[in-house]
Amino acid sequence: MQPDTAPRALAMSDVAARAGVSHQTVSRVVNGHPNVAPATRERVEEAIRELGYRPNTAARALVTGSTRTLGFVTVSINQYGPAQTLVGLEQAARAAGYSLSVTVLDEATADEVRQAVDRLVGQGVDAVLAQATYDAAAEALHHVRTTVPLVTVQSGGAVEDPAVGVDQIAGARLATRHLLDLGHRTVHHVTGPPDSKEARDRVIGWQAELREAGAPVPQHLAGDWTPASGYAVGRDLAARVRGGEEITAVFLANDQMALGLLAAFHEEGLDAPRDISVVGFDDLPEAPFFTPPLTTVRQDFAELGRRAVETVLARLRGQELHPEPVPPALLVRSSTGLAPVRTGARA
Amino acid sequence: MQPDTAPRALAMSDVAARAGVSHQTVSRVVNGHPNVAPATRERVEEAIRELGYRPNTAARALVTGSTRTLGFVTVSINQYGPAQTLVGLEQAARAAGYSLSVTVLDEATADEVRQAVDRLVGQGVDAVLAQATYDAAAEALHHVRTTVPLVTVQSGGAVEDPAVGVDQIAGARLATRHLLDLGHRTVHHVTGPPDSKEARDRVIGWQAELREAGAPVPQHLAGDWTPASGYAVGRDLAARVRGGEEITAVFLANDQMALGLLAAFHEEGLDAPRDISVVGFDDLPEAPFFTPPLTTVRQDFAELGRRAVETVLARLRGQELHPEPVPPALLVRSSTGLAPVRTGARA
DNA sequence: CGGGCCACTGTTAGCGTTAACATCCCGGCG
DNA sequence: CGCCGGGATGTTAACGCTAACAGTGGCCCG
Repeated sequence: MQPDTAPRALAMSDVAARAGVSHQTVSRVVNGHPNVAPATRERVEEAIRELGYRPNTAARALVTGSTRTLGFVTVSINQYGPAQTLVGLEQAARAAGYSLSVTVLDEATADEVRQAVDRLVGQGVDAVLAQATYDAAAEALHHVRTTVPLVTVQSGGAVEDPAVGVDQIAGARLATRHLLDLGHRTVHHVTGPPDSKEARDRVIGWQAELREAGAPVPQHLAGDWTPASGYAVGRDLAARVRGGEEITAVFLANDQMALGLLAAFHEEGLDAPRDISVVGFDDLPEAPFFTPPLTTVRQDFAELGRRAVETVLARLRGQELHPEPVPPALLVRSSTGLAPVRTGARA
Repeated sequence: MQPDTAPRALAMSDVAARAGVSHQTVSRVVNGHPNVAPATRERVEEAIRELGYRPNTAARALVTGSTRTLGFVTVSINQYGPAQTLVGLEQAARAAGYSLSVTVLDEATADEVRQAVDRLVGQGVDAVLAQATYDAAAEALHHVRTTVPLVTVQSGGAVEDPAVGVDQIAGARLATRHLLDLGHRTVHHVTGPPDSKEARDRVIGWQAELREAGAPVPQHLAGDWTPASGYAVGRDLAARVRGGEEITAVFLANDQMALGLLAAFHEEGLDAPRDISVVGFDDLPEAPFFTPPLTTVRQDFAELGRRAVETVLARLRGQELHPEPVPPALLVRSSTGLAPVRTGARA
């Protein structure tokens, strides 16, 4: 019977012994330093392979001061956008040799944000990426004093802060122009929650495009990202249409609200694109299967992740990078069509 | 001018010096050991507060051998289920004082899974949780020999393995029985991809319920989770209905496919619940806003996360836990209704 | 032919923490 | 009144790694 002692994970010294070199030489091989004789390197690598050795990250982190881990704090990952941001980020981080430690906030309050960043820093991440779509969170972020770089993803805020995001304004302009090009006299807009920077940017883009086209700027309609709010606005709008108002085009700040609005209109016997043209934002995987397939604006999350990681790694090297916003793209499907011929409607 | 040396993060010894004790006493306070005089403890705690000291996790991990980090490998986080699983997991892990290191697979191949687990282990996680809905991934998982506990979340597989999941079979039975109770003679089923254990379980539950009710078991219809596949099946089915076949109830393995099917039927002038009753699975946030609002089955992801973390922590303590599957719940909305009166249809 | 440089390798000293052991002092009890 | 036990604290030694420095040859060049 073997004493069966705890099989203490192997260390560099074990590899060193096996290869007949010092542990430092093993370290050099592991870290790809030059000035190791090819024969030695080969011998060490073989020993590593045979033993199945893997360097201990804790020990390495202790001496180098870097864990090669990025922290990510996010909200409402059950929304498509934030979830995709996570995916894009993780891939980019992995490609850069970093791993991602994720924290998802229960609520987007200043306090929670602070705590989350704190926890991450305490945990030893090299930098933190934060997705703070809501003002309270974004605000909190600006007051966080960390020992590590912090970059903000997909959430505007104070200009001095390093932030990377998709160009929401451009996206909204794209959507609005598309509708205008189709001959609609103006475009109505259903917003996201007012405390969301992204939502406000979409409002800005929509207004700007309208003004430049010399089109009237109707009162925006308040939504909150949920299909329910889209539905509510939809009922309202449908009633107004029935009352004879000329409302022919709606741009909604996300696809989910578009879904709700479509449902409400449908209930009233009003359908897109015949009676109304509808554009969403996000390009949900479901969007092509709405009734009708939804014209929408797509954000490139993989690219977003790449730029975010790039920016944060630059800061780690002491450089200050201010990446351009990622351009979005318009996807035309069947929920938009030519404006109906004006009939001078009056019920 | 101060030399302005790198401000080396403070260590226990700094706190110790300030409080006039040894660093070991600080360690004892930090770790809540007994046998520290209240007065001393107070003094140390104050020093910690004043200095803003935080223990270095790398050093701690080095000596204790535990990073208090759980690894999570997942696929397709852009699907609602997996995304919610992540959320549930993170919250449960956090509540238990662990942080979550996430990896999202680009593809669910055996190789990728192995690599991901490997990466996580190499990174020093205390245990890994894996969400392997697809067989290739699940299969790979069973052959992974790790030095750390591995528990599988929301993915069946070999029985001997510790796994935690929602009871898919029960969920499918719930959906099927609901339709049967409504008077439908039988229920058709649109499946998920055949290499998904969850999808197969839903088929099993559906068949079982049908058989027990003495209802005919129609050929299942192949889908792949996407709205597109639901749409395709929907077109087929609608044609068959138009051809006079008695098809009045469909249970789909997820909500997205239900959306597609609903769209296809609608195109054919067939609407739920009048012409057809439809049940989905997942309860997407959008589901209440489908046309019509979708009856579906909800899984409790928070509970799932809790049990998964519980199980993995138990294994860390050397216990073997085999948690019960989490029970799902049926949500009745408006896409289901009483079976139409039989008319002996023949176009 | 000798000095010096360079490529290669080894030795030593931490990094900040916890564990194990040593020490001190006080009070209770024989 | 001295000894013993135990609570409170300090001291020392790892944990596994990298960085800095110290050797050791061989080769080139003067």
